[in-house]
Amino acid sequence: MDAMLDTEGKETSATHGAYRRLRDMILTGELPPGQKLKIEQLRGLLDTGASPVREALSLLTSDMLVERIDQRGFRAAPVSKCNFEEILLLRCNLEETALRASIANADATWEDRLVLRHHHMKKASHNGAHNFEDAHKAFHMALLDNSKLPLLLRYCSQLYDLNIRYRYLAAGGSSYKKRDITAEHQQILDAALDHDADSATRHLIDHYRRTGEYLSSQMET
Amino acid sequence: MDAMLDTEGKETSATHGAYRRLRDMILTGELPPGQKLKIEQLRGLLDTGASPVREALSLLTSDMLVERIDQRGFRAAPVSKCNFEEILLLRCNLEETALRASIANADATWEDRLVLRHHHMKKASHNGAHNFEDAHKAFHMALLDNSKLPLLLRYCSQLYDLNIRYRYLAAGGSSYKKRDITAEHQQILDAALDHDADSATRHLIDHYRRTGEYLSSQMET
DNA sequence: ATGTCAAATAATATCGATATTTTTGGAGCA
DNA sequence: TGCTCCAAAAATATCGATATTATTTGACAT
Repeated sequence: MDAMLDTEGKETSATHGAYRRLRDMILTGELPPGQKLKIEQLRGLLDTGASPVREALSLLTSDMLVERIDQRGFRAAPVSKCNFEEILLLRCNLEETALRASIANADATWEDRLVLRHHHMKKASHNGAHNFEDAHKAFHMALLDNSKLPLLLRYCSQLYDLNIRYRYLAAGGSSYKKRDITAEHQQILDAALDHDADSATRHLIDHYRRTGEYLSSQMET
Repeated sequence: MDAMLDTEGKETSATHGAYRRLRDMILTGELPPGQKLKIEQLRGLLDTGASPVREALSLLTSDMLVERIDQRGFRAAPVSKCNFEEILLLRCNLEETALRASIANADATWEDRLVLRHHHMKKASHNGAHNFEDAHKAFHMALLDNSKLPLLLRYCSQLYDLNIRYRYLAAGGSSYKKRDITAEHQQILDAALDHDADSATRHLIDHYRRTGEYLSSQMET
């Protein structure tokens, strides 16, 4: 009755919208680790009711981006070197499993999808930053999603997001040293298109370990 | 003001209580897979307000025990042989990682904890069923929790719960063929106490694969 | 009979307000 | 000065009611 001023219906439910926006703010560090998340404050920020905010925070709790403290409300999940290293370990383990399964199921439509995602990612790397993050994730998930293992993909996606957060925190989001990430991605793609599981996983894991070491070195003890 | 008739304060918040009870009902099959979960109906069952019910359902969504459908409410997550097999696969992978890390960190207090949990489980196996389930999970999680990898433990716990559900569905909860589960547990325990990671993981995975095959054979295509 | 559409019904999503609990800020006392 | 305890303030958790959205029902036309 009141709103609907949006020129385009972009979000279905208020809850989902709040979820997406809060998630974004936590991933980018706009809401820093450990910060108390007061309902009223967020209600103002997102201008919506308390119920959608609460529900969004509940969902984020299960993504491990928000912690619920007894009866004392919510806070953005804290970070630590320990936590970062666990994320890296699990990603290497789970993504290897997923990538091998993906390659085992390889077919032409998957290869097409991969090539497309890779192309879009390259194109986006010339443009805006946030845009690139989305395309980067889409490429990495496309590598894995032919495994047809939804639980595994969900975990990979969650861990990817948790990791992204450390990138933003360590470097304001952009430093993300352009190293030779482009070449690394190309190697992974080529190996995947060749159905060479060993080479693809080796390159993928090297890719993670390398950025992992870089970020780890940036972190205080 | 009204309630607080409970002889003992057993649950802190209404939300948490609703979460636990709904989770239980889904795991045991009291709320069967695919069933529509109407707020009003649950509000009656748990006699609490709509907000705690909604929040509990949100949390269960992220445990993958409940699905949220667009703007059409919630339903108990469906089951399938495929889903079961994925759970089995991931459990074998993740629990091996966790168990090896646990053993690598082995110390006396962990060994004591293990022995205790194992003892309690054996004792509970003579008594009530639901009691045993809790003790069984506690033993299995104790095997893993010395890994000190909280994310990994969380995933293992989630997958354990998803699996328990198939046990209840396949066999009304008790058939759980007493096979030689006791001996299997003993072998795992002994290997862990010996710090023999290879033997422990082999026994653990065999344990899962064996019950997995049994349950798989029980399922319709 | 059958398919379509509109009104009625039911269920969800959201809001505003209240009750409970935690935290804060002193006032009184050792 | 430092500590305990109590009152005031703030924040959370929960409730009841409303608006919104899906589903069903039944009348009408084909």
